[in-house]
Amino acid sequence: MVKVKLRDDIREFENGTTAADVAKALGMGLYKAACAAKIDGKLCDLRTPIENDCALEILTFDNVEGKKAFWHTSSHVLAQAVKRLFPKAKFAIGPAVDNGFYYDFDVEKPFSPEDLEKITAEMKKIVKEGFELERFLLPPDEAVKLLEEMDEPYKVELCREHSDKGEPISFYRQGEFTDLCAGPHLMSVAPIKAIKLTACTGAYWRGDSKNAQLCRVYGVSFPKAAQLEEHLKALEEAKMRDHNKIGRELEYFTTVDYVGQGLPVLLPKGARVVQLLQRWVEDVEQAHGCQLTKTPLLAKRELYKISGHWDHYLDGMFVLGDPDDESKECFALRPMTCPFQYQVYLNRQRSYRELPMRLTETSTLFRNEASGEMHGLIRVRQFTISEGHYVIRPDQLEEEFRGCLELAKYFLETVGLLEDCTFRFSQWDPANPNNKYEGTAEQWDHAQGAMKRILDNIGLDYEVGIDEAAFYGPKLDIQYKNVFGKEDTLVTIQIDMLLAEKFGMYYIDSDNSKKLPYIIHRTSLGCYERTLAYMLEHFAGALPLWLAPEQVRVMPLSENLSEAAQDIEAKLASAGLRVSSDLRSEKIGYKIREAQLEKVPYMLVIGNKELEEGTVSVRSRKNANLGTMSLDDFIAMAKEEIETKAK
RNA sequence: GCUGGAAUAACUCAGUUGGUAGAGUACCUCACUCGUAAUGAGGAAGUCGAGGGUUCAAGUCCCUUUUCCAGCUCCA
Repeated sequence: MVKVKLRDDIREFENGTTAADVAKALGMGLYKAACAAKIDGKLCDLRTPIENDCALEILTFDNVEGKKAFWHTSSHVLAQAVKRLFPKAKFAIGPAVDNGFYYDFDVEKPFSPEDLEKITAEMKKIVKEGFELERFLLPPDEAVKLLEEMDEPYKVELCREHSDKGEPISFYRQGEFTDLCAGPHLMSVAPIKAIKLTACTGAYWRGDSKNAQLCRVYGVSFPKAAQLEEHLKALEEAKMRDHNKIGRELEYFTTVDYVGQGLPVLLPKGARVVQLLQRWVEDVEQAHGCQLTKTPLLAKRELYKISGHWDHYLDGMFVLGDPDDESKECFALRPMTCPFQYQVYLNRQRSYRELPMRLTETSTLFRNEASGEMHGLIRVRQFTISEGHYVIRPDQLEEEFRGCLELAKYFLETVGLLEDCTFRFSQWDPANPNNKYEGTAEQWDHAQGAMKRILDNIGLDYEVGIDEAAFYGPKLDIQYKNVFGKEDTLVTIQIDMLLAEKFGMYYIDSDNSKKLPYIIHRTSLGCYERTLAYMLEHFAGALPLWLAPEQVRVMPLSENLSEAAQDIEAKLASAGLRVSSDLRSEKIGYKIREAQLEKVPYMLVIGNKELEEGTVSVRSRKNANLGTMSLDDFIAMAKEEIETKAK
């Protein structure tokens, strides 16, 4: 007998009892809902026999790992359906992901939307057939042999790698379908009641664009139809917050065919928000001891050669002239600010007393991104960032790094984005096949070791990103997800122990010796276009009052109150508020509806009553009629909200 | 760059087997002078993304191209 510690008590079972049997003993409801199990904290299959005393947890669809087992089994059902309908398809991988599952297939022609419908129907049929999943193990050589017989070249490749370890290889079988797989999986395909195949896209084998491109089918599934409906509804609602949709509808930006890809045109509202953000950031940075610079937007090829960007990123630069003709001048628009700002430091010889030198610039950059990369305001070819380079003595590294992080967190918190940010410690990969990184292993160990110590001292919760570093040093990247769940970098703080030497950036230390400084490359609010995009998504277009392009709209009830309205508008404007009047001969309900849809924070309704009383009737966009108050009281209230940067 | 989807009035979208281009909203004009999310009537508005081709005839079929969307890859 073995003692099994469950959530509420400890029970005894026959040695060799499976996790599924335990679930059944606890109740058929739990057994039916069970997706996977955890034995002593280790995720495993429900089929796993229990041979020692242990703690057991039964995972259902409500649990993240249980859900993934459910979706992973769904991906096997997808593969089985594809095999039935397209027998020639070769199989790559089919895992569960955060919001469903996918499977990669090598097929002659990618699936059409009609194909996906047929596949969905076949999947539903398979679920009805209700196959049990059966797990079996084979020694590595037999596993390879089986996969070769099945004529699955991608699986053979995967299996060969695993077989180096000499451990038995695990397979799952359901009906006529067998797949190489580590699991865990459901006991049967029957619980997969609601299925939706959401997309069919291209994906490279092993994530490498040099490899063959496969056909990836994405899907999502649930135990109940209602859950699927709810999920699809939530996706629709997320799309309603998509900055690419509301940013255009609310006239923050637009794109124009003949201007070009990745070159959004900021309309007055978007331009105003960016201006407000920039002024604020520049002022706060100044208060933090930063010195503002203003450097050229382009430079000769020679500058980029010193920095290394010419060798590493020529393809990503907009070059003016023939890059290969050394006999003629050749310029390039700047893709970063580093070597420009270094010239400020290099203007004369520097003393250790001058460090840290915190240089910042509201810097417009140009990057010739590949044509398929552009996305709304998030990924563009011309953008403006609050870029800083701190030239520091080595002993100042930790304090300055902390300062950069605190500053970035302050900015992100104030604009409402910090709570959804995650932190990534981006490190180099010595095995990077493209020879991306400069410097020696010792230098990298030194820089990464320093960053790790600092991050651990701060107690920051971060994940590690291997092969995500800059070519000159490790980064702390602050990441943010858009409404579709796609993650991008919002802010980055980088430690660079390499570039100072390339540019001959020395300082004279207290002992009169010439020394190389460290450099921190950092953004404080990142790219303004991207920040605006995320704010539009976060606030669903209703930016906080202090950033709202139009803060107040005055609405007279009838045309004969136009003058009074304009009078109020003038008073609000002179109080520093961004205000307009709606003087059209429309009903008040109509004007309000329009202002609500445009997310105008405050609407002031002016009628004869208010005119007589000398008041205004205040309505906020949060659908609240705040009643009447004096204009001065309203101005005081609005100013308070603006000054505190209330969200 | 790759895979798939899309582009028709300012916007959101219909448009059948190829046969004279449609609706709602917005816009303009007029009437109404209005109390917290849509007043009524009338009017104007489209080289059907662009360029080729097939055809007596192309929004519709074929090719090329641009832009937009989702994903992959990339992101100094």
